[in-house]
Amino acid sequence: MGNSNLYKGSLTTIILKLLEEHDKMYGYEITQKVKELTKGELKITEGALYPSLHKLEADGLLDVEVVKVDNRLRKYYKLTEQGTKETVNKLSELQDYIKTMQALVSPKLILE
Amino acid sequence: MGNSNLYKGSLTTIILKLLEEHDKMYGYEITQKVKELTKGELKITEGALYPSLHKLEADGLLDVEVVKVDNRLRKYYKLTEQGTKETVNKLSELQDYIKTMQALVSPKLILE
DNA sequence: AAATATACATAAATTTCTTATGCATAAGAA
DNA sequence: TTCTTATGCATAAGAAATTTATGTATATTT
Repeated sequence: MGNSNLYKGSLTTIILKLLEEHDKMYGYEITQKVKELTKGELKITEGALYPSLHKLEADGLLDVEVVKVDNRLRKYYKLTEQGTKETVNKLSELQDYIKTMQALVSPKLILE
Repeated sequence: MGNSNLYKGSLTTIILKLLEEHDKMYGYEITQKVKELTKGELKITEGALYPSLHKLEADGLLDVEVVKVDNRLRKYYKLTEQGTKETVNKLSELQDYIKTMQALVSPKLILE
């Protein structure tokens, strides 16, 4: 219990969606937001998050802005134009996948 | 288009669920069943399927029975008692995960 | 003063898949 | 009758996306 596993491939979608909603977030904030929204069911580890953010930035989907708050660094990320487009794609892919899995895994629900 | 990616971690659940429904299946049959049920949206590759079946067998979740049909081998897999229990777990994990993702990704749907 | 929270980062190991390749028989098309 | 497609298994190399472990540093709470 506690930490259910992250299905591999969904982290990117989570990050993009949160940034679509909140416009501007930093890494630690994302981990807390996910914990809050999922009531602790999902915990994003830093070892997964930071490399993922770096990759999204390298791929041109995110812009970064470094800010110093209370003598500590924050790296605020926001969607680029391309990032916004990719978010739409990722979200529809996820919905398709969920539908597909429901068809496989609860066929009675679909067939009745 | 065509082959949407498999979210990593879900293949095991798919296999277990199909075996829960069909009692006894062989590898090739599983690939065809998935193709059929998902209308071609999901294609299980052999490179993923066979190692996965071997692991499930090694973990004691599946039993295997080799049969010769038309001079060709088939390896029929079926759930062990332990496999049946694990199927229930995997399915509820998947449903939880889908709910969690819906909460993250379509929060308006949940909050309204 | 010590523990917890905030904030970033990276490296090694693991899991899980894709892609490529191989072998073999059966059936259908050319 | 030869070539292609379908049936049926398998493994190996490589890639992708994590987990786990570790490190640094400042701020806040106990």
